[in-house]
Amino acid sequence: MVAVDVHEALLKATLKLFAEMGSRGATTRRIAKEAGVNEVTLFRHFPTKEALIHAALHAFVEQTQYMRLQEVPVDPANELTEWARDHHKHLYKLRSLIRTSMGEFEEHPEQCKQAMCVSITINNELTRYLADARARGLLSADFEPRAAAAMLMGTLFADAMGRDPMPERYPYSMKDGIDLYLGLFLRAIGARPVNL
Amino acid sequence: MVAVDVHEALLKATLKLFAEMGSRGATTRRIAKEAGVNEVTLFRHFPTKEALIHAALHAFVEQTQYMRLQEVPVDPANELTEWARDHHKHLYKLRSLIRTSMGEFEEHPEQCKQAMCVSITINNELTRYLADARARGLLSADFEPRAAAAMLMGTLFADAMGRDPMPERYPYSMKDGIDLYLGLFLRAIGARPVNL
DNA sequence: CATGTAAGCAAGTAACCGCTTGCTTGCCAA
DNA sequence: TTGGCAAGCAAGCGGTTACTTGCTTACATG
Repeated sequence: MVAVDVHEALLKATLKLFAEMGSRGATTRRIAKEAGVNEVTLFRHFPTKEALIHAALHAFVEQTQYMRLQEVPVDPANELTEWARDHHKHLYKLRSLIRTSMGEFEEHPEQCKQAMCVSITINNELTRYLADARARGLLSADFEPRAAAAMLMGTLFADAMGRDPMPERYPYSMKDGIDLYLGLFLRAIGARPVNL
Repeated sequence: MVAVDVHEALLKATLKLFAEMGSRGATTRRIAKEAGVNEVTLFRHFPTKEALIHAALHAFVEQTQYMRLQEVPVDPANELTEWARDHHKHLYKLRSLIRTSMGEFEEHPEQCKQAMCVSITINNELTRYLADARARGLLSADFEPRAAAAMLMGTLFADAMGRDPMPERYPYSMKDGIDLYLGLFLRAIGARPVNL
């Protein structure tokens, strides 16, 4: 095992344990054990636990890739449906990391914002897409793109975060749920419904 | 100070510190100090720290009261707008407690569910209201009440949770935001817009 | 063979954790 | 005045925390 491998193993273990039990629960002993590395080695690679967590979140944000929306909107109903499915899958996969990061906002606001910056980028892109689509006459309703983006992303976000703590609130499958949300959303923004 | 006061002071302090730094950060020493009570007294009232947190969440859920929707829907546009404003205010006030509880779902799922049960009740009531309003012909669109409820509540939830970690995503005021969301939502469910 | 470098290991630091013990203080009712 | 009860206080329990020190092992390059 070469240095870079140990480094990456530490970052990966940190991200996993952080998502599972937050920065207080992700102790240096647990991280080292999870990474299969001596605890002393951890402190040779990172000066403090705080720096390690920061680096782990930074590396994660860097390598994250998400589905892009078309530069030029053509068929909003289909394009948004496909995008929503992908975005929801992304959120659901990262649900524990997102929940933990948000849960630590009071104590570590900058760390929380670091993890959330991806969603700001995505939000901006969706807002731009919706504004474009409306400007091109593909959407007939009068609406604020930023609010519509917040609405769609908020719906998907709440579903992905709440699905396992509150299964009663989400009795339908993810796929069905997203279809139902999009039916409502497309009507709200005045899009022609999906043509099969 | 009589016994019952100490008891309540402990519950209140526990809830506050739990919301601020989670169950790991809310140490018995800190809770006792916040309540203005000796740490030993804490253990005379509650057998374990876990029991104390449980009791604090339980007492909180018990005393929580929220705005009810009309038994019989009459004017969905106005009734839902007023309800949404109140619900958002409620969520925003409790945002740190909600974020922390959700952040600890992986470690303490039952404790998280305990805190979330209020929102299940509210969700059921909104679903019932939407189904009723549609059955009475007040809403013209064809939609699934449960999905529509999830959409409105999810939008308000994401706004209340994300407003301070991600101010870039919510440039408008709460009031304006809710009005914009409701404009979209009412169109989605086929309600007559608000008459001033 | 010599040297530097990255890792392991055992041990120890001071501080904090949940929780307990023993004893004292103050108040309220009989 | 006496008894009981709720609280305070000082101290301590074993365990864990982030982080450090000193020393050893293994390997890769000259």
